[in-house]
Amino acid sequence: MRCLVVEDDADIRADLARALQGAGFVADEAGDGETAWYRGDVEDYDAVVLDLGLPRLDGLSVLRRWRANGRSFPVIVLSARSDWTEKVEGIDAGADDYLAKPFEMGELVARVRGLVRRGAGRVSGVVDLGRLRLDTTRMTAAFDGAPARISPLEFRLLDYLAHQGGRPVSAGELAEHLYGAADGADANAIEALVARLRRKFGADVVQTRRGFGYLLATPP
Amino acid sequence: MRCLVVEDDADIRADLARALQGAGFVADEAGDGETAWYRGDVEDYDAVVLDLGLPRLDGLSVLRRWRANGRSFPVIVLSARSDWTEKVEGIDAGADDYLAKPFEMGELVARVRGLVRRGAGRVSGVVDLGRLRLDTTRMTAAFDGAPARISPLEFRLLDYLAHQGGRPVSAGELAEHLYGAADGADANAIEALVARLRRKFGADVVQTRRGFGYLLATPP
DNA sequence: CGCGGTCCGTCAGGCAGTTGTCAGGCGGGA
DNA sequence: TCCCGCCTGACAACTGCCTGACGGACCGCG
Repeated sequence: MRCLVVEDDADIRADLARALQGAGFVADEAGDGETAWYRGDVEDYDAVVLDLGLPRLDGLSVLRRWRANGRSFPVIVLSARSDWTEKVEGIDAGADDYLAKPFEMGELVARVRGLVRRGAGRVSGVVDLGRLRLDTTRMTAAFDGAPARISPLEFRLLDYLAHQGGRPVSAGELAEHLYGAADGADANAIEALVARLRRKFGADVVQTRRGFGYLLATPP
Repeated sequence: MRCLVVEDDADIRADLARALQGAGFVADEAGDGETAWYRGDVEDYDAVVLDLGLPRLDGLSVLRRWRANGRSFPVIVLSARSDWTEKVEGIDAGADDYLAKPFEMGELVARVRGLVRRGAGRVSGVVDLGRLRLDTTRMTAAFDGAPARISPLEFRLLDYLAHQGGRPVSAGELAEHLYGAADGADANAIEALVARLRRKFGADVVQTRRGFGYLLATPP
């Protein structure tokens, strides 16, 4: 899962990013409205945390421009004031959730997770993949009912695929969502990762559509 | 376990904090309603002791705001008067327990412990961890039935993990709950603590999920 | 006051799980 | 048959975690 943190205060921004990374997200950061708008328009995020008080271009305008351009990622709006008029404006502008500062990090993470989950049409944080089962809230996995050893990166790959509802996802897109925006990491790293998953959990966990990408075996 | 003590009288507040610390809690303090509200909104507490007569923002309002923002930690309300109308208001506002001043420190501590316990879905104050058994009321431990020597910090670490229901907890989060609010204390301190526990009670008491955190061996 | 004891944070060294890279192999489609 | 995309085993680097040792802080005791 890749998300964008938009917040002008560098300390708070770093806190937010760290908290989300701790929850298994890849977090990009933006400190002003224009970079935020650009990143959100160019990159492909699974969620955005958006502060309203921003230099150069305020948060609500950023949000409106994204929505006008058809960007549909879930956005959670932060505001310094617990002012309900701002909440209404935020929702009007296309926000999916609203959180007044100050807030607790755990709460924010929980809400972001909830948004991502709902965006994928899921209700619970548990993903069923046949013999394998992921608990995205508790960050645990079970294979045939027994707790399974799974590495953080493997977990995130499966989690991301599970959000794509059977759509084949290219190695490039996977890399983009598993690593940061920065590097065009070798597609082979993804291939190796998939190979390791198949070795652990059977060849069927991840299927290949030659020329299109990877997808999850749909649970029967 | 981390708790917040909200009380305007500095002496009483210090007494409360000391008593709770003696019972193994980490106690943060707040002297007026606004700081209280802020702390409770930003930090992650396992319990709150809340006096009603506060400067700047009265206790009931603080409590209502927390609840309106979805903060669900257990709150025990203190009041100067043994007035039953206040009790009703308190419970209405989302309090979990109510204590009229003057009260016994021991009684308060016992109730707070009870609330934390119930919050974790436990009934008794005894936690069973296989060969190791914790008595959270008396802060004692038994290993294979025999009384065991366990340090306060070790005890609190196990107690906290036991509250997390098998979820892996990162060293950072552990530090946050074992020490006070501010610091991102060295993760190595937690590692050392875990190492000491394993030396005393066997390598299995605490398990490691590389990249995720620590968790307790689930009792069979 | 000095002494031993316990508790616990810090440090440095080391091990092992994780992950990127490489080279070679396999197979489907043109 | 050739090409290209994908698979796989091996390997090396990295990083997270473990551990033993050390010393400071604190406490009870003689």
